[in-house]
Amino acid sequence: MSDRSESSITSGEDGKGRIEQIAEAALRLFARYGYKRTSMDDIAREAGVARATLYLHFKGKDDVFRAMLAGLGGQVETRCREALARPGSFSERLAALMAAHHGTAFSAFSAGEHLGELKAVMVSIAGAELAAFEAIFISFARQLFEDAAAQGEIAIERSGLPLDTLIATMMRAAAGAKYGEQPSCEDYLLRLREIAAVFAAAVARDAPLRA
Amino acid sequence: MSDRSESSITSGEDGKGRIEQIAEAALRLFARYGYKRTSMDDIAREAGVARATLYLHFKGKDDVFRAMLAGLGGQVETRCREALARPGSFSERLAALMAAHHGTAFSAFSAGEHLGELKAVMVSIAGAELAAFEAIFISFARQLFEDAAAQGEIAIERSGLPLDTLIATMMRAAAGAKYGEQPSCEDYLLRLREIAAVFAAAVARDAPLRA
DNA sequence: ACGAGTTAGACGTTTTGCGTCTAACTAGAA
DNA sequence: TTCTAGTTAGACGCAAAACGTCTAACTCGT
Repeated sequence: MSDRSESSITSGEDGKGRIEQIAEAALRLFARYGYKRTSMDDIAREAGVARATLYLHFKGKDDVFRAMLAGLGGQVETRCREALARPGSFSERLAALMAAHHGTAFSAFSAGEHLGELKAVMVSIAGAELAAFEAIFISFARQLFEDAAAQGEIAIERSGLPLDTLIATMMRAAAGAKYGEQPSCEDYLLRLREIAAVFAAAVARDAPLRA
Repeated sequence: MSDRSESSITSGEDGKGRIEQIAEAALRLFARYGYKRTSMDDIAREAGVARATLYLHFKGKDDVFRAMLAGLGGQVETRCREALARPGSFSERLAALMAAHHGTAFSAFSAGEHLGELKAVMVSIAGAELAAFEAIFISFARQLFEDAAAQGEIAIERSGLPLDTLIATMMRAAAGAKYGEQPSCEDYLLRLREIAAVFAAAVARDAPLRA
């Protein structure tokens, strides 16, 4: 039960701290085998570390899982920032943001092989991290919509929904794209692009085609 | 402990007997997760069958594993036969035979992900099936060499080794191609082709390039 | 109604995994 | 050297999972 927040993620002894080293090993195993099939022994071996060391830094398996999720959250945030930094139309930027957010987790989890189980585990033992995960997307998406609206590129009110609802709807659509015929990673990214196109069209300034 | 050899592989109730159905489910799981991580529960669920049913047809997990191997052996035999039925030079036919034999198992086992563990399990609980596996290759390879020699296409004695030793050496070479930097399935098949080329050159009738 | 095959579920046993703990080892710092 | 922080192998007790067995009930085709 040593102090985890000491010598934490920010400290780099020889470039990578124990905690990240273990979290990354755990990510590889959870992605490949799922949560239940991965034992603490497996994680220790994958990380090249003694089993006892895991318990020096983490309270248990669920804690390792949370740390892994937090690490993944950091990655997602970075990718979202990069996606928005690049130029492009609103539609393109929205698609890039969705790919950065939803696609990162999807591809990290081995193209969704164990997504069902992992999602269930997240809900039960890592609700906070899961919420943070979604909060990242919401804040970036809101910023994107508001900037585009401020520059007159889009008109959010055209969608008939308040921004928060619009974003929440978009997230549900992205979540739905994972289910029903497990898609490959490329398929999933394509579906995300289609969703982005629809939502961009819904707020486009110029009138849409109408028969 | 019902009679397994009754209603065995050759019987096809509605096209596929329980035993094959279960063995195929087991193959999928062993390939994806390895032997240890796959439980009888998993196999039953994957096969869409009650757990008790497994024990109506098999003595235990090891028995399921053996049946799965036997099924795979049948597939390999078929593919070897097809490979030799096609026309081509000795070198090409040898390469095709090696791909059919070694490649089938390799690709079935998820590109060699769990090959180490599965091989260890084979040795410990399925020695007979493993031997049969290798015997298949030996008999086909011997036939290929002897036919080509009879038709004057190759001269086995040029290799300086008796045929049995030559084939055994070739099998060891193929086994070695799996290790050291886990290859992808295509890489592995390429390595096999290279090995076939070398062994074909070693028994080629015309004199090899010599500086 | 019969029987062969299957099923859910319970059972006792064995194995595995979890989380804790200890004594020993390794390095870098004082 | 000594001290300390971090690590390590291995043992421990407990809980959970998996194994293999068994039974009573169900579903068929005959």
